[in-house]
Amino acid sequence: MLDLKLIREDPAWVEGRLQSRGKGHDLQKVHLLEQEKRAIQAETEALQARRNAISREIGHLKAQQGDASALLEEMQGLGPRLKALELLLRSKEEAVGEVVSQLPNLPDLSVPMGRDENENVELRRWPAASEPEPLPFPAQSHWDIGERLGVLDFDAGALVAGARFTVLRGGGARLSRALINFMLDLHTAEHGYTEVLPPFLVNRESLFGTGQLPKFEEDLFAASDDFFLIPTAEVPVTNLVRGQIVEEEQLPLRMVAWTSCFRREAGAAGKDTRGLIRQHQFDKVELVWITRPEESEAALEQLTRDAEAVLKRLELPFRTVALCTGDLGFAARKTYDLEVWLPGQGRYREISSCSNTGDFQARRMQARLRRKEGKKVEPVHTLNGSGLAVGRTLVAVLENYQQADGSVVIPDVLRPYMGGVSLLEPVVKK
RNA sequence: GGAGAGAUGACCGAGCGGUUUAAGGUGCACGCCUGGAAAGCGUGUGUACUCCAAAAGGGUACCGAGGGUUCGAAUCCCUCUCUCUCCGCCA
Repeated sequence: MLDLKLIREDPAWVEGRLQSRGKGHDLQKVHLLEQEKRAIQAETEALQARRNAISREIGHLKAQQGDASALLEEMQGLGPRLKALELLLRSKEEAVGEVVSQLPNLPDLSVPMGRDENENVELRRWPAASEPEPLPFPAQSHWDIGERLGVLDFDAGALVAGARFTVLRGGGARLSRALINFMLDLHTAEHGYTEVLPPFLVNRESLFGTGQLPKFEEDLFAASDDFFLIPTAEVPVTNLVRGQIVEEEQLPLRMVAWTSCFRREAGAAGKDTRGLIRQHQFDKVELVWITRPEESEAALEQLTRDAEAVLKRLELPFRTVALCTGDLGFAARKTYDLEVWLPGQGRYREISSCSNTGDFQARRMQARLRRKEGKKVEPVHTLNGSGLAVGRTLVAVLENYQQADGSVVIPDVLRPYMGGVSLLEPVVKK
């Protein structure tokens, strides 16, 4: 949620920042609605003040057996007028809220200008600045590798659930679990995060807080009773501070959570239909920071490095990209994507997205901090990033560690989590 | 799922239709007292929106949430949510 005061005080600047996302937003409407709202508010509150004064006076008179009929008569006239005004005020408040809650976050000034993902800016590559060496044999896609190994069963996923669901079997299921445990251990033991295991179903308030609602309901799976399956652990974990006032010295909060994630992928028909890249259900290890405003910029750099560390330990080539203004997500002020190299596709694919949302989510959630000096409260800043998307990491391992004979070597750091298994071998078809 | 009891400020807790500002306590902050501290005494102590050029200072709303009754609701009525106790069921 954008700061209404900021919109009021410097609409041109806000409009310009919104414009940089590629879509214009008319703040005139907000301005007008807000003005109307405040006029009605002033009138309503004056009337409420009068009502309160009269009520008090009636109380006095009754206590002294006095005659309150004149006051009661004034109240008769006041009542309906006040009721109508209160109703009108609320509808205006809702109208303002509705418009403002649809506005995306303002891009940070350091975000490169651009229309779409083609204008994102590559910042760095690992392990070298050049494209990774091609494999010394024709690279297979992970779906071919996985099926030959008997670890990815797309037919079974379609059978028990439908399109975009997959069953992991044997070493594949084990590898997924190994990745989750490896990531959680790395972030907790070496990067200082606290592990959280949140609900996978959340309420509307939480989804509003992080910005998925009201605009993106069609991307979510709804369960009954107004619960939604989480599209990312960012939702339940960030919302842990919703409605809270956190003491300044308790910040930053740094949390890591493994969850399954569920997405409709409504707008992605025909995209990535094969393989594990785009599923309705996938696992992800998510990093969340709650910070003081002045430290969120540095926090985004650190969070991104923490995510990069996973790829480095797994020895998977990747690059780090700064999203341009036109490619930013709704809630993001600034975003770095990590893209892993996939030999089977011969290109980099997103495996992590690390964002600083500034005070945008905090305003929607009413998550604040109390300053040690001055006792003032102000919105916290929130950040989130994948560390990493587990399904896509599994894809990257299969494709990067594939051998000419169709087997897949297990990365060194995962072997302790694989019960000593160091190689996945093709099953012999009968 | 059934039966019952609850939800009040940072915390505990009173209030159950009006007697201006939610009693009292604890905590916290500041001050007095003290050689220093404790104790004691005094003062202050939430959030959001809004009025005012700003400050100072006002106003309104908020006693789990939403409706209702009433001239007036923390207090009465209805619905919902959550917590606790017992029973049932269950991984």
